[in-house]
Amino acid sequence: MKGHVTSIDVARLANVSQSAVSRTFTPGASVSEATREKVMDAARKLGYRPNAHARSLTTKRSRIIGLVLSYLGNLFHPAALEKLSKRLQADGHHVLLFLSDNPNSDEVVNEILQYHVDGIILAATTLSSSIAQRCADAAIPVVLFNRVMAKGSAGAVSSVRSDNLAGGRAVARYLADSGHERIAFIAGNEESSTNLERERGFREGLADRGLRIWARAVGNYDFDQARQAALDLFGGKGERPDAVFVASDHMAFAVMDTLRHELGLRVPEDVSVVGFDNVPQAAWPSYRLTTVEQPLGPMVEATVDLLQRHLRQDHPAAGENVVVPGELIIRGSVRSAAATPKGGERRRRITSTR
Amino acid sequence: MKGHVTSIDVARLANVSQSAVSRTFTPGASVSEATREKVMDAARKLGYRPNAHARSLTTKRSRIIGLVLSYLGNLFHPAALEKLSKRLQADGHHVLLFLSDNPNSDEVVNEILQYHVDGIILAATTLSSSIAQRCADAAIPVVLFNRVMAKGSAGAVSSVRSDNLAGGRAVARYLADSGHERIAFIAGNEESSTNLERERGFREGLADRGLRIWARAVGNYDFDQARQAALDLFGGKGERPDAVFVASDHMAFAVMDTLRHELGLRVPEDVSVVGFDNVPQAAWPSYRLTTVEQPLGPMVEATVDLLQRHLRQDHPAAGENVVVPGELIIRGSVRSAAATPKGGERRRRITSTR
DNA sequence: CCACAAACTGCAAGCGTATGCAAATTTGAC
DNA sequence: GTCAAATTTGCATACGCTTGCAGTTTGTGG
Repeated sequence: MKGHVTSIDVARLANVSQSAVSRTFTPGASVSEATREKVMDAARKLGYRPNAHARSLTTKRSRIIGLVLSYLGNLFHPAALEKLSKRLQADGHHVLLFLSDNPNSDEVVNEILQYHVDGIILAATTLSSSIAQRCADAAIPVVLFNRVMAKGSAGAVSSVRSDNLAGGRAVARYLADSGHERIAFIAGNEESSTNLERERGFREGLADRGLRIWARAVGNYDFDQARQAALDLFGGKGERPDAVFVASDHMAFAVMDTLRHELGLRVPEDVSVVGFDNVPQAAWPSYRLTTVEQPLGPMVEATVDLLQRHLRQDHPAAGENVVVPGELIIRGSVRSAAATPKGGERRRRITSTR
Repeated sequence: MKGHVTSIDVARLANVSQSAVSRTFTPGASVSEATREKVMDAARKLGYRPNAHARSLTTKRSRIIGLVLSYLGNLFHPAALEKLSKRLQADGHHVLLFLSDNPNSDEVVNEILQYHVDGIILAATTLSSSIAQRCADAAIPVVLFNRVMAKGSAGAVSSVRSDNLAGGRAVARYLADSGHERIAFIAGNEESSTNLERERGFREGLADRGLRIWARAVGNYDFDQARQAALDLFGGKGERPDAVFVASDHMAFAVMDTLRHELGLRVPEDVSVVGFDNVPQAAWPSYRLTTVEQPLGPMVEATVDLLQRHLRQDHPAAGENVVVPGELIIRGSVRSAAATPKGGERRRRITSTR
C-alpha cells in the first residue's frame, strides 16, 4: 500500500527469491507454473509493477522510441503522429515525444539520447552529421520520416518518404493535360527536401509537356503566408494563372479560401488548385481538393520495419531510403475536360518512370 | 567513442572521482569551478551524457510526464497537445505520449506508472477510481484536461477545463437574442463531461429566454456522424431549425458543409451555426464559425501549475477543479440583428453568473 | 601564524532489476 | 528404486547514478 512496491516485497510475500519475481515478469524466463502463480498473486495483492528504469538500466534496452516533430498546425503532422504512435504502442514500444520548432534537432536528440532509446524518428526535422554519428556510435537507429538528409552525411540515417518527385510530376502532367497553360506554384519551406523534390518533379513534368512554371511564390508551409502568396499571384491586375499547384494541402486550403472569399474567384471554374498530402480535410465538401496522397499507412509500416531491422541486426546497415508510391486523388478542385467526379473521387496510380 | 560512456569513464579521464562528475551534472551541487571545467572537458571529449534511467532510479524522479490522448482527428486535440508538450518541455520535463481510444485509460496508466513519472495528464479520457487510488498511493499527481471525473471518485484527481456550462448558456442566449426560435442541438459523445455540461448550460440558457431545444441529434464528436445528424435534422420535409448549436467545432464544420453542399442551405442566411472550441480552422474564411473559445493558453498554464503544486507539497491536496473562463467568438455563421463583423471577429466575455 | 568555518572532494552505500552460475529439485527411463 | 538429464531456484553481482558522511583543502579574522 505504500509508495513503491519492489520485486523484493513481492518475493517476501510470495515466499520466493527476488529472482523468481523478476523471472515471472520476464517473458521466456524459466519459472515453474507454481511459483509464477504465487508471484502473480502476491504482485496483484501489492499492486506491483516492475520499475521501467531499473529494468532498462540492466537490460540496456528501454522500449522507448524518441519521436520528434516540429509542430502540429499542418494537419498532416497530427495524422502521422497518431498513426506512428499507435503503431509503436501496438508493438510494445513507448513514445517519448518532442516538439521542436528548430529545423535542426540536435539539442533535442541529445536529450533523447539520455534515455537510451531503442530508436529515434525524426519527422520534419533533420540532424547534423555529428549527432547522426553519435547515434550511430550508440547503435541507436534513426529514421527520418518525410525527410531526407543532404547526401553524403555521416551515420546510418535511414529515411521514409513518399514519392514526392513522381507526385510533383503527376500533378504537372495532369494540369497540363487538362488544358491549363498558366500554371503557378506555391512553395513550402524552400529548404525542405519535400518541397525541393515536389518542385523539381513539377518542373520536370511541365517540361515534358513543353511548359514551365508561369508564376511562383513561397508559402513556407504556413496558412497565412500561403494566403499572402495567393494574394501576390492572383491579386494583380494583369493576366493571372489558370492553375496553381500548392506544395501542401494545408496551404492549399488557405489558397482556396483566399481565391474564393477575398478575390472572388471560383475554384475550379476560374482557377484550378492542386495540393499535396491528402489530409482528411481535403475530402471535406468545402474543399474537395485534388491532391497527391502521402500514404500514411505504408509509410508508418516502413518506418517501424526499418527501426526493427536496424535493431535486430548488429551490423548497422548503411542508411536505407525507402520511397513509398502515392496516388493522385482527383476530386473537384481542377477544371477538367473529363467529367469531374460528382461527390466522390477518382484515384490514379503514380508511377515513377518518366 | 564506444557505445556507452559512463560517469566513471569521464572521471578517469578528468582525474577526479566519479562523484565529482555526478556533481558537475547536478545543478546546485558543490563543485569548484576548476574541477567542473576538467569534468566538462572530459565529458565533451567523450560525448558523455548522464543516463536518465540510472538517474531516476536513484532520485526517484523522472522528469517525465505521462500524457494520454484519445485521438488527434478532432482539431482541438493536436492544438492542446502541442501547447502542453511545448510548455512541459520548456519546464525541463519530457513527455511520454499515449494514444488510447479507450475511454477508460486504466491499462495505459498502468504502463505509465512503470516509469515512475512525475505526473500524468489525461486529455479526453478518464480513470477508474481504483487506478486513481493507486496513483494517489504512489504520490503521482493526475490532472484531467478538458474532462472531470464523476463526483465522489477516490484519489486526488484534479482537473482543468473551460467553463462549458457558461459557454453553453452564452450560446443559447446569443441565439435567442438574435431572433432564432427553432434552435437545434447536436451533441458530442453523450457520456462525456464536456458534452453534458455544454448541453446543460445550453438548456438553461434557452430556458432563461423561455425556449427549449427544438430538435436534437447526436454526432459523437465525429465528422461523419455529425454529417448524418445534420441530414437528420435538416433533411426532412417539415419545418426545419433556424439555428443549430454543435457541441464541437470539428462537428460544426461537418454540419456547415452538409448544409451548404448537400442540402443547398445558406449559412447564416437560412441556418445559423455555432460551434465550441475555437480551433484555428474556425477562423478560416470558408467557415468563419461563431464559437465558444476554449482558452488553451490558460488551460495549459493551469494544468502545469496544478502538477507542480502537487509535486511540491507533500500533502497531496484533494483534487482541485479549475475552470477557466472562455469567450464567445462572434464571426459570420450566425444571422444577427446587429451588424455582422465583416472579415474580423468580435469577442464577448462569458460570465458564469446566471 | 593559528584557530575555526566554509567550501570542496572522495568513499561507499544504496536505487530496483536482470542474469550467469551453481545448487537443488523434479522428471523420466530403466 | 536408481541415476542421469532437464528443469527450476537462489545467490550474488552488475547496471550508472546520487548523496550522506567524513576527510581534506581553502579562506578569514584575530
